[in-house]
Amino acid sequence: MQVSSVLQLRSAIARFLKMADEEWEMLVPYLEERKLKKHALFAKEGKAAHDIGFLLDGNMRHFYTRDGEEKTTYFYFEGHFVASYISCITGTLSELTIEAMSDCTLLVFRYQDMQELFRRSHTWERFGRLLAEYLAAGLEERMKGLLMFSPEERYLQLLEGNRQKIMERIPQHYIANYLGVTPVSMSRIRSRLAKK
Amino acid sequence: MQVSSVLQLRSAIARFLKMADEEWEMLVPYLEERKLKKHALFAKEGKAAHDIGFLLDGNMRHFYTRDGEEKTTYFYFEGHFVASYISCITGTLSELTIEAMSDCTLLVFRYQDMQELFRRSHTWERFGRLLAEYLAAGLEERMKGLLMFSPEERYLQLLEGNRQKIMERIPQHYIANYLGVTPVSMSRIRSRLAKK
DNA sequence: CCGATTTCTTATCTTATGTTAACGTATCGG
DNA sequence: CCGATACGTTAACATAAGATAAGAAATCGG
Repeated sequence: MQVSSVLQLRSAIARFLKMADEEWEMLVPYLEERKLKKHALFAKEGKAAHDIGFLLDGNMRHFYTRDGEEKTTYFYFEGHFVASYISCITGTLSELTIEAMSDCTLLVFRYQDMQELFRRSHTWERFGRLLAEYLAAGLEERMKGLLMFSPEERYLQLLEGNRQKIMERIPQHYIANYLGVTPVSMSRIRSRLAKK
Repeated sequence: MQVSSVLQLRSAIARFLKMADEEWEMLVPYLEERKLKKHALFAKEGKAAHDIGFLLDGNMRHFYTRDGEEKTTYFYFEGHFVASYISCITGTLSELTIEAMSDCTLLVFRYQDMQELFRRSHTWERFGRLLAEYLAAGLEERMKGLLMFSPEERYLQLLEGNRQKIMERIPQHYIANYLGVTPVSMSRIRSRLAKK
């Protein structure tokens, strides 16, 4: 496991809260580096999820399935956490599948070990709170977009927003799922906008 | 302030975690009972939100505004927490307005005081984490519904689910907003379903 | 390098939704 | 009690979206 990888994780955590060395070192023994080939799975629908990943390199997507069709609703990029979080925190079976869209490298720890840190350390408990709050704020923003804006507006927001990575690196039919429309419909939106 | 009200809040908190008397009593001095008349506001778009409410009686809604139109996206009932949570945790101005749909009674405390409890008590910090996780799980479920199901399916889920209160007590044009369609469209969905 | 697969666009047809307006009913406030 | 407002349904029209299919272009894998 590379030192620089561990530092990258520490710096991501520091975006939530500063932490003394001894607090930080509580996590280190639990870290494991994992490489996933393109199309390999990090979590699978119907199985309990146990792991939290920190994506060092590559990108991933998560999807639900319905009538055999995959509905991709989120993308993960380097420097961010990857998990079937709801399955971890509720202990229920995952409804999500998380798949590597390219060869990926992650630092992985088990949510169970994280919970142990929550118990032992007020600081880590606080980190858990801040992470969940960050997640909730993101979901709320997303939900607001789905309820308040048309597919065309959501598409434009994706273009203009700080989500450029999504547009650049993700196949369009996945983005269509993300926006809540069919790939065909999204193609029409694009051609409508191109004429303006 | 009634003893029974405070007990009701304690029991709601106990659904997240058990707490010793001395922990619990840290919160009590900060509690204030507040009554809101129908149509009174608990939070207002463009103002920073500071308060967390616990709804003892009545029901409330929250909405965003767009082009002068209100888009109602959530309902609150007795026994649940009410807040422009994102504004509280991020310190940003609220994009939400929260309005009493009937005369309401709440127990209110300031998020700032809650944060003080987070600092002073690992147990309260844990409560904060569990609350945020609960919020995130609910939002994720909601988002999944919006992305995966048609308006008609979402309407049926509302009928069948454990959200009966919404159907019984909320005017239909608010429910239409909640489902992400216009009131006219929801009326059509109802008449289609009635014919089956 | 080449065949197979994936990705994206375009077209056609059907259906659902948004918009606006009209109408009847229910509710609210004085 | 009555007038005003709010609420729900229905209709008519224009627009957008879903489903399906076909074909071109790009990418993948051996």
